[in-house]
Amino acid sequence: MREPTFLVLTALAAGPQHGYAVIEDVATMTGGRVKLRAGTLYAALDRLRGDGLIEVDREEIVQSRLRRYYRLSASGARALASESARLREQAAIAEKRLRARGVSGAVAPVT
Amino acid sequence: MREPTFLVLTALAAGPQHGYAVIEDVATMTGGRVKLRAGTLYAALDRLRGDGLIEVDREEIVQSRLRRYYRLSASGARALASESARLREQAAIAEKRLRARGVSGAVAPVT
DNA sequence: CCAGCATATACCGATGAACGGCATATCGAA
DNA sequence: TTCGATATGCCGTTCATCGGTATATGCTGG
Repeated sequence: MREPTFLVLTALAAGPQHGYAVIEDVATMTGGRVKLRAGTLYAALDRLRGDGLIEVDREEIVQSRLRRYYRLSASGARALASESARLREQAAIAEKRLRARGVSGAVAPVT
Repeated sequence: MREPTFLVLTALAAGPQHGYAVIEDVATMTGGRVKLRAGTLYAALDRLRGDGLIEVDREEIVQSRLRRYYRLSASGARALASESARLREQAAIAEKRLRARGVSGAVAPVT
């Protein structure tokens, strides 16, 4: 699972949202670092729907414009949980090794 | 940065290693989940070298076979640190939202 | 009055990392 | 002698993401 996909699932973990709201949520969540393109978002939404990780919650017409709300499915929640556990574990390993490096000074073994 | 790339940097954070050893380290690190293909590894190594994130540490001839050791550069260590911080933060956000969901039961608002 | 911006969904070509397989080479074990 | 482990390297394919464009409406400013 790539970063944008993970962030889309994270956005929907907060509750049902429509596409455009997901783009804004992800931008806020990442401090403006990740700005999902429309192409990326709707492709990801279609793919995740095909994989059964998200579902269409409801559709609304607001100002004669369609708003399609998506929600995380049960298996989507499981996928997000296992993915974030993986991320957390890998980050922990990397940080542990970096700390060990910093202490021993493995890069420049001058002493 | 994608997962395989991150794992290669994490492997080298433990100290200089040659390509094949990185494959094994990554496999061990991930409990056998990620088995880097030769194509993925050496392409990543070349790319990371081009980006200055890793450097060739030394070359050895063991049993008339070449062994090229790579090490993390200073900028590679910085990149790995910021990347793992990002991973940790995103995992924290996702897990917080999942916990909130579990408690309130946002998926099935039956109650 | 209408040009531009925000909202909102959707399509499409290009890019590039990763995948999977293959080639090459040596050594030890079955 | 064939197979598996070690070890590097190449190459075609796949696929998610990127970036741009199209479509449509409502609001705001010059």
